[in-house]
Amino acid sequence: MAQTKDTEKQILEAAKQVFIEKGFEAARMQEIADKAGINKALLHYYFRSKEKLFQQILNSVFEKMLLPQIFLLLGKDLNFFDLIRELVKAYITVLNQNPSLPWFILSEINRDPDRAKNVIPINKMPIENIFTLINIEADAGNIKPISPEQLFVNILSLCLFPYAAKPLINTILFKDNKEESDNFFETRAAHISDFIISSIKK
Amino acid sequence: MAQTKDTEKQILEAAKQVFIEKGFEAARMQEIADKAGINKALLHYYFRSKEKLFQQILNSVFEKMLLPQIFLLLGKDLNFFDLIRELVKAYITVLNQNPSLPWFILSEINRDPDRAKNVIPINKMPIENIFTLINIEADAGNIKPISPEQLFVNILSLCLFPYAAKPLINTILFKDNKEESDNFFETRAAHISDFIISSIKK
DNA sequence: GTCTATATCCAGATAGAC
DNA sequence: GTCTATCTGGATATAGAC
Repeated sequence: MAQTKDTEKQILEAAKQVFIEKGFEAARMQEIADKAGINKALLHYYFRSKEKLFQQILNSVFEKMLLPQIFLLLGKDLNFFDLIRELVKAYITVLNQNPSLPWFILSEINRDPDRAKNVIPINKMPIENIFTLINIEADAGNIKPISPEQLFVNILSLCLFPYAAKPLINTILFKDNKEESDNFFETRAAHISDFIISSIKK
Repeated sequence: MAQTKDTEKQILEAAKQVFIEKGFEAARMQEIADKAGINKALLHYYFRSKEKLFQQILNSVFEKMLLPQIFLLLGKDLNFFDLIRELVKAYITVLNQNPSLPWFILSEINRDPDRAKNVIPINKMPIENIFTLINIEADAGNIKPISPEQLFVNILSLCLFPYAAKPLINTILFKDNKEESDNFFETRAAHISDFIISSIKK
């Protein structure tokens, strides 16, 4: 019964969950099939191989994660500090909904850097715009002089790392107390913004 | 020819390299055997299973990474800002020598949190001491009031994340230009210290 | 302790009926 | 398009000779 589109969707959704949670190596086609409510053979019918299926997931995740509302925000003509606030808030919101994304991305980049590189939509990323913006602010004397690359990496680090290390943080810092952990991650966005701005403000 | 100790050492060294580079799932006993200059059977003779061998590696890595010279530094009676500088410098030095460590740790923590937790020497970590120290500084008015947990995670994030994301950073930021990348990572320690201190200083 | 050869297991992939 | 049954390859693990 030709419900192609529907089955395909279910497979992609299931695959996304499993791949993100387990990573490529540990992910099992059987588990994906189970989660999609079909059998293994059908996975291969639709996507030929585990590798091909994975590529699709990787692709969509990169597009979604690395190009969040950045463009939207850049177009809004906010002042620099508000831009940082909004950017961080947007990121953390997505991450609170998908806490295992950072680990997945890091994981796959390290597993096969070349493949990942081909998938990254570098050309679509407004990196240069952001760097220019930072330099303008510094030249105008609105912020302390700072390397745009370092600042950029700092922001990414502060946003992404805690999620990639979530199990570790929960254990070491909060002795697996859920309430304390939730509170930490809920207040994280505001904290990061303050931390960054406080550092670069003149 | 009973060279037990020597063979064991070579296996552990080889296993460490392979596990850290590939992670548990992707690591191959064959590769470990090759690197140790022996054959697969001998691996099992010494460690019974891949799992058991891995545990040993995980254990030693955690001990080494999570308890760097922290104690040494805490005992030195430095002022707070210098303590941060020294701590960051110590960390980054280790990381520049073992750039794939952060990814390995994160990776295994996410793969099997419970197992990793058992391996983490939580009780040995001077977390409480550090938190107390931060609170004292804040109360004394030497730094701005700040959540010790957030500050602690910030420092870890700024130090560890760039290494876990190294291939990504090299591609996106430096278009795989080695010189620029090296320069970035060499100046990282100093930058991080400045960034943190600048943020918490009154 | 160390090796070669082999057993066992398991996951990805295919064949072929419906 | 979907299924069951099967093949195949590769990786861990063991047996047994030296």
